[in-house]
Amino acid sequence: MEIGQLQQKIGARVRTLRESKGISQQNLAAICNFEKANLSRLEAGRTNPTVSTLYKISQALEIPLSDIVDIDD
Amino acid sequence: MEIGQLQQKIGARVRTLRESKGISQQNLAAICNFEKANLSRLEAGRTNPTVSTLYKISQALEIPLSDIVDIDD
DNA sequence: AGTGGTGTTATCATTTATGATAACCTCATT
DNA sequence: AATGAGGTTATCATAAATGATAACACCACT
Repeated sequence: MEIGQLQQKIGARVRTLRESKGISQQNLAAICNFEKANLSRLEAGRTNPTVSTLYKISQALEIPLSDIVDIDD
Repeated sequence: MEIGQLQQKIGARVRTLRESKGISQQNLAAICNFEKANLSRLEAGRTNPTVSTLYKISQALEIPLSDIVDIDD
């Protein structure tokens, strides 16, 4: 699997998880202490996030970190 | 949980998984196409890895990516 | 038409991960 | 003592993630 595809899948997964909690991008970004634009970029799969960024998101969504990277490979 | 602790846990997890497969750092690094020094740095918890780096490691170890970030939080 | 909420995209500066190399340590073996 | 395997640490350049801001689009509602 290519890096671009991985980023897309991670982004899509974050979006799905966020929406399932009914939170807006701005809200989630605020909880994570970063800008909504950055979250939009991540969800669009246009970045290769660090584990700390994904961890912040997992904490904000109250889910285990492994859930975010749980993609079919 | 702090970022430093997270890095430590991820590094330790990679080390455990690598050793359970009986592979050396140099070997794993070679498969992943990066230098052994970089893997040492990662296992020591002195870097905040990107998801692509962890993905390469998971592929080399033939385990799901989620296994690497499956830490108790 | 205006307002507010949501999301996108571009851009820039700054921080940091990564790639790469070299020097060093420990330990086992010859 | 010498060699080699495994691992560590420091350093440097380069690539890229992040922080931050601004401008824009879309939609619902008044």
